[in-house]
Parts: sequence; C-alpha cells; structure tokens
Amino acid sequence: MARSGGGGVEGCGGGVLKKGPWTQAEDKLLVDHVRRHGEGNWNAVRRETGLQRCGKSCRLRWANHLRPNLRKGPFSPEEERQILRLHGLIGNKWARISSHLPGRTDNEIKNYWNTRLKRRQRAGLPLYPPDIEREIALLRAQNINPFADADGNANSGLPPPLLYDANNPFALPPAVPSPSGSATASHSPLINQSYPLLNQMQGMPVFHLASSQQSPQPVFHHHQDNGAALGHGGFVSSGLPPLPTRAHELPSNQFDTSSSGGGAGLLESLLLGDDHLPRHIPTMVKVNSMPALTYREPGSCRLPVHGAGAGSDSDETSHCLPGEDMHHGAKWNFTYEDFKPAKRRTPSEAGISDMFGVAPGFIPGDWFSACGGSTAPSPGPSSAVTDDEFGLEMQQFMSLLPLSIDEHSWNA
DNA sequence: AACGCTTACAACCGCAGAAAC
DNA sequence: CGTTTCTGCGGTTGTAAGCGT
Repeated sequence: MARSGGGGVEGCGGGVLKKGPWTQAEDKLLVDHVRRHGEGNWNAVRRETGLQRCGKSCRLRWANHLRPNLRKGPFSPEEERQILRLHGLIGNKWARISSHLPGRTDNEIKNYWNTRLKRRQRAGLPLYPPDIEREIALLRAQNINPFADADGNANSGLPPPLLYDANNPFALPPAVPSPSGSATASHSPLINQSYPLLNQMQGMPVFHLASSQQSPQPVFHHHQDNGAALGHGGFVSSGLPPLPTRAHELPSNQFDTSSSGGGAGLLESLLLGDDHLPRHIPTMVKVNSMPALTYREPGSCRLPVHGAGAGSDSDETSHCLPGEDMHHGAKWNFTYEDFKPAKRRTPSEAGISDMFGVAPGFIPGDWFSACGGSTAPSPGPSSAVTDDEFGLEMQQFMSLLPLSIDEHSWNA
C-alpha cells in the first residue's frame, strides 16, 4: 500500500505534508484529537497536533480506518445484494450506498465494486443477477426517479434526468448529435457508466404494477394515457412525480440515527425492503456536542462470541456454496464464485494495547476476527510502517473506551 | 525459486458544493 | 455579493499479497 512513502507534498494549506501510509504515531495523534474535539475541522488537526497531514487526509484516515464501529472484512451476502440493488438504481453513488451499509465506507464499497466489475466485465458476465434486474425493473416501471430531489425536481447535477419511455423505461437518453449533425452511434460514456443497469435493461419487458397485491404484469402496449396504471403521465422526463429522497447526502462517515429511516428516499426504502440491514445500532450513542461522532455507551458493547453464533452477525459467506444463491434458491454465479478469502494476516492486539498502555487482555481475543463478521482474517494495511490492521484495531479499541461528554465537548 | 498476473485496498487527486468571511 | 476555506465525493493510482506457471 505504500505510496512513495516518506515523500512530501506541497498543498493542502501550504507547507510540506507527509504522504503515504499512516504510522501508528500519526493515527494516535489523529485519534487523540478527535476524542478531544470531535470530527470535523480537519485542518485544525495539523495546527493543533503537529501532524504533517492535510485535512483531507486526516478526514479520510478517520472515516475509513479509525472511526468507531467500522466494519471490516468481507462483505456478507446481504451486503453484496444491497450493494448490487442500490448500485443498479443510483449508480456510482458510493456514499449513498454506504449509508445503507452500517460500518462500511464508501471507499470500501467502491473498491469492492470496481474489482468485481472488472472481473465480471472481463468474463463477459452481466453485472447484476436477474432477480435484482427484475426488482429494479419493477421500481422503474413505477417511475421512481432516484435522482429527483426532495421537491420532486430532477437534480440539476449529473447524471442527467432520464427520459421515460413507457415502452422501454430503461431507454437511454437520445444520442447526442455530433458537431457534424449526425447522432453519435453510441451513448455517452457518462450515461453508460452512471446507469450500468440501464445499459443491460435495454429492451427488457416492461412491467406495470397495478397494485401492491397483484403480481406484476408485463406490458407491451404503448401507454400514453394520464397514468391510470402508473399514477402519472405516460411520458415523463424531468417532470417525474416527486420522489422523496434525502435532500442532502449523508457523509460517508455519518450514521443514520433515525429509527424510521427518515432521510432515506422512497426508492431506497423500497430497495431496503424486508431484508434490509439493521440501521439502528442500539449500542451507539450520539454525542450532541460532537456532531456526527458516535461512540458505544460504556459497558454496552456486546462483544461477539467467536464461534457461538450469536455474535457472528453476518458471515454467511462461508456457508455458501459457490454458484448458489441462497436467498432465492436459483443458481446464479454473481457473487459467491467471485468471493475470495481475505488474504492478509490477522491483526495482533499488541500494537493497539501498547499504544494506550492497556494490558492486552483488555481487548477480547476474538474481537477482531468476530467483529469483521467473518472467520477469515480481516484484511488491512500492509505497509511496513503502519501495523497491519492498526486502523481497525484503533477504531475497535476506541469504541471500547468510555467517553466523557464534558471531556470531549466540541468547544472544549 | 523466479516470474508475471490478478486481486484487494489504502491513499491521493481533482472537482464541486457548502459554509465562513 | 464575491472570495476564501472547508468538506465530501467519486475517480484513479500504486503496491503488497496471493496465485498460477
């Protein structure tokens, strides 16, 4: 992982800043700072701690490796499905996708997707399993526009609004005329990248959902009424019916503390369905004086019991046979044959214990392997400078530390 | 054992929007 | 109201580790 380690860089506020892998000492400085002041104000970290890292780098390190309740290790089958479903509808909105996967970072999901995408593209395989394609087709047929903002207006930003065609709701926007006047043969790369599922859905049968109780019926006729079946007009572009999506995207490091899923869009609520991942984390408390920084309540940490089942909250992957979709009973090789065991070594607890002068026994021995939701060793940084999995150890350890709100008030 | 390829992932970069000044 | 600073997001890159030959 080492990138030109030891080198410096001009920028991020001036001065020579360190780049490359983080060391334990740097992590400790950052963690101490956040414990005292909370998240945010990242540029102040350098001023107040002497850490030779720019604010962006500090934020990234915290968000992706040090913050409490991060979840490392392989994605569970449920998580993988969730990623597929959300990506199929909203595209490369990693932060939004990660907001539905507690403990997962946008970077992690992005990396997962990119490697998976490359692998499947190279193999000439479809990106999405058929059941997910169907599911999203249904949502599309209901004319749910994931890109509409809270007011129902199509977002002005990219990607551009979809043009709804009742015959083919997954149709891409018309080809952009070239300067010479002729339409380009292919759709723009932007569209192709932003709507990967749509690219696969060209020409798929359209389903109308007459009611929630009825099975969806394929519709092949040209439909241009006032929307009796769909509840809206037949041809819609940016005037899609209002879809309550979150007005502002949650930062990747922000936990959704709303029990009702407030802020999540209708589309995402639909996608979450019955098998959505738990979004309420009862052992976490939001510290009001420290916005967006959450810690476990002292004494509330239910440590997973390795091998006891109760604590193994996610890892069904190891029970899945290659090529078998355990959720639907159908053979589908989209996920499990892609699954590769984690490569890197199990972290030791020695480093993190040493850092805080805590006896190693303070950290349960099974914590790391179990918290990752997998029996496989959790992957982690591999630099010779940064202890492997130090970030994970740090964030896990942080979650165990009692926190005094007074001590850590924002303006202290 | 050596080599090359693939995979996984940390970290950087540029950009854009929001907030502060 | 324009400018600056801060923050977050998505894309990309570099490299260690695993794996096959």
